[in-house]
Amino acid sequence: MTDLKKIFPNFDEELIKHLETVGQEVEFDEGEMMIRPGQYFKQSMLLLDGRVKVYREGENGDEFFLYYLEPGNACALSIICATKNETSEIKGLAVTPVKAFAIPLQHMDGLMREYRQWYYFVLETYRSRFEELLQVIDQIAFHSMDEKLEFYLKRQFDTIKSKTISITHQQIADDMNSSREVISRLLKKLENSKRISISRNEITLLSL
Amino acid sequence: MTDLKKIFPNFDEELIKHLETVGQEVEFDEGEMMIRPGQYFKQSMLLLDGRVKVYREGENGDEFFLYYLEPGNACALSIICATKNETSEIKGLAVTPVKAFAIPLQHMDGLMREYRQWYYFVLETYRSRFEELLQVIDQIAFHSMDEKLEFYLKRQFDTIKSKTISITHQQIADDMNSSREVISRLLKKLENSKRISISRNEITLLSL
DNA sequence: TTTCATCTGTGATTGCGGTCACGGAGTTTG
DNA sequence: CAAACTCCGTGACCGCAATCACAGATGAAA
Repeated sequence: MTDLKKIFPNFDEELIKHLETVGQEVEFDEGEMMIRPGQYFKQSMLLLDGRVKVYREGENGDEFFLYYLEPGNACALSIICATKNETSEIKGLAVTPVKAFAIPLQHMDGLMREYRQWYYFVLETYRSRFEELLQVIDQIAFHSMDEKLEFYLKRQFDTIKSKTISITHQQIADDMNSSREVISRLLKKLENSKRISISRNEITLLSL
Repeated sequence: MTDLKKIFPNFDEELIKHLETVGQEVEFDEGEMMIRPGQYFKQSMLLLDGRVKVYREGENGDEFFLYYLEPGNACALSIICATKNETSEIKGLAVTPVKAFAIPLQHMDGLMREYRQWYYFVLETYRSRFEELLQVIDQIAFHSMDEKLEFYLKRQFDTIKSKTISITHQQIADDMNSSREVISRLLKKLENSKRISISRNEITLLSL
């Protein structure tokens, strides 16, 4: 018995059964690269436990943080690309130990046709990721560095669900495709205005 | 008899028939706003003729060009949002007279279940728009203004399918959320390097 | 053809963010 | 404890892009 039922409580018995017969649980270590640029998807992934950081990869090894995948999410790209056997220029990094449920792509068709719930789920997955990308575009198209940083921090606090995140200034700079000094200065400004407090490897939220 | 068959040649007879019984052709004038921010989608749109410019709308009326919709495309958002009755912060402008085929949202379910072609089409629509958004993110996350401008111009030439586009520097600046002077200067540089030529209201491609 | 609106070119200035250079603070390792 | 590493703070500098201020060009309207 897998965790599917627990993590996807609105999937009904039948769908769960079907999933369990065609797919299987897989695990990844913390720090493992689950999705790498240029790779073909051979299966769709439903996230059961842990957290996956999804990046866009630039031409010269730059990266740009897009969003987190969390339990109950599916990797939108894995669903779509799987159905078309396409590659992607996306990077998915397990930032914690991860349990996922893998569904070989040849079963997507049947699932789509037999379970309305399933394609609702797929569409909703896509829709929400699409919205998230649009918000990312908002930030980098319309906002300045300090606003982008706030947006970034909010998303971190939100998904980690904690007042304190463990991260270095350099990592933030990498995620945002900026530089450490700039981030440091802006963080300092946020600290001065009593909105966060900073210590080595850690940022804690005061008020946003 | 609609143009559906012509524009979507790989939909089979049955699906076309079904579509024609549940939906209908609609038209929009050039310059008409087909999708406005905050609006609920009541139907899905398949584009039959014309061109639609899709923007992301910023908080203070800024806009940012995302992509064109062309005949054979569907508005990805209209499909997804339609199924969930969500709003969107997206703007869709008919830049030519437009013919489209509108499908009331209550028929999406049936279509999804009965026609594998249909959900393939929906997924593929979504996937390609997703990829397009990722490319847009690439540009604004990793590239400088002159590179972004080139990318923008290429997309214009590609979709208009002509060596000459009719556009003012101000419009480009608006689409890219930049300013006219900056665009003018960069265009001049491109002209000096013999890659484009400029005349009033027009840019023609020499070599990219 | 004169007038007027729109579009384009170009200098001057400013500010944000990226880069360089360095020093200091905090942790880990031998 | 000392050495080595990682992380953080800060000044100096620079370049790109936004803004301001005009002037000239082009085309439509009167």
